[in-house]
Amino acid sequence: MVLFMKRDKAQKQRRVDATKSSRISRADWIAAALKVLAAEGIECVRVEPMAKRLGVTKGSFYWHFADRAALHDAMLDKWRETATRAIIARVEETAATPREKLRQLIKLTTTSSKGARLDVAVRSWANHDNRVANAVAKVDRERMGYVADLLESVGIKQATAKVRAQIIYLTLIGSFFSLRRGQKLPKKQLWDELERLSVQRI
Amino acid sequence: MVLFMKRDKAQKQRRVDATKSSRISRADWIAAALKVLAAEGIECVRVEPMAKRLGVTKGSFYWHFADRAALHDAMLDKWRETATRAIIARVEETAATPREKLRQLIKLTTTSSKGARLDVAVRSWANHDNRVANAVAKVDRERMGYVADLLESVGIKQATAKVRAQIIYLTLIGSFFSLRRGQKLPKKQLWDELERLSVQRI
DNA sequence: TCACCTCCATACGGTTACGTATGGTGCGTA
DNA sequence: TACGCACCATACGTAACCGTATGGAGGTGA
Repeated sequence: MVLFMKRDKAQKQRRVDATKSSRISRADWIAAALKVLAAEGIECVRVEPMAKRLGVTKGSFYWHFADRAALHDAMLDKWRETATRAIIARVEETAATPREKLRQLIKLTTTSSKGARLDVAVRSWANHDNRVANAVAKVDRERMGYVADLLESVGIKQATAKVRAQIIYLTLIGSFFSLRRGQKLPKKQLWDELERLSVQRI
Repeated sequence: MVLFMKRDKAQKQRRVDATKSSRISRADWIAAALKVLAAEGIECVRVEPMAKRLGVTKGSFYWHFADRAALHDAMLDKWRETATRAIIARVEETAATPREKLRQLIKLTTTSSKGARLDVAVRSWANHDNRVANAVAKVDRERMGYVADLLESVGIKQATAKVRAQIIYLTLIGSFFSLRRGQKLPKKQLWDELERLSVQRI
């Protein structure tokens, strides 16, 4: 009797969450895990609670993954291959001149809090996992390199561009960890000034 | 027999860690908790493991604190009252001119990884606790205000000083989450350029 | 149709931690 | 010296979660 109730609830849940089939793929698990990571941190990426959310049991999880560490690895891979590429692609297709690209990059990064929240969560995660720290370092190098390229296109010489790209990028990261409340006005002034300082030739 | 073994081990441990008495004060618990926070994150601030480290049992903890949340509150209070004050006091007593103070502030913040690690841990903690987020916001305002004052003393007009203080401060915070490995050389160039840009009058 | 393969449910043992209840120890004080 | 208080040890019940073992449902190809 009790068992039947449980089955019913689980199946109903499944039909709600999974649109097509009641089966859940490995990619579904990774996507759900990244959502939890962004919203609640790596500590909340737990097998049994996530299974409950997805309307399955952990039997599903341990079919797709060896253990929790395997999920973590997959999450990290997924983040690393999308974190840089996605943002840069969007910038490249919506802006023409380097100056516009720079502005567009900042706009995209500071407005969409979705990617920012994931970025923040991954960085917090990196504090206690060296593999994650290495992945973050790699992504940071890629992004800063892109910003440096933009600055060079504006006419800043290479060494200066590299350093200023660091300033821009680190300010961006810092803002993720500091200005996350309803502060609209100071932000605009901040990014304007940062851009003004960065593109000038001393 | 087994009980006697346990007692012996506990007492020996106590004599190692606590120099004077085998008793542990409320302040000792808070200090130890902040160390764990800085080193391993808020998730590792757990009663029983910490009791083991301190050479006591959790009976001690629940004498000094109502529960885990009470410890968290005390930790936050301690951090908030020392995070800003300590650094500013050291800057004020070791540097004379505003320009030197600015340089000294950056030097102190970027070299001593002790305070930086705690800062990072608190910020990660703030992602999932609004009370912590508010405390961080308050500390950030204080610190940015101090930097803005320094810039004004150099001759930057108020509005500009405020924005540039944000840039300096956020770059600092960003560096905590990005450049935490053996990167000595680029750092110096970074801070030099940041200072150069900040003190100029456009 | 039947055997098979994929994917999941269920049940189980083990670990870790929380918070409480209660008794014990040593020190100051009358 | 005896009492009381501050502080801690021990034991207990509960909860959450990990990973494993095993069986079952549903689709697929021979």
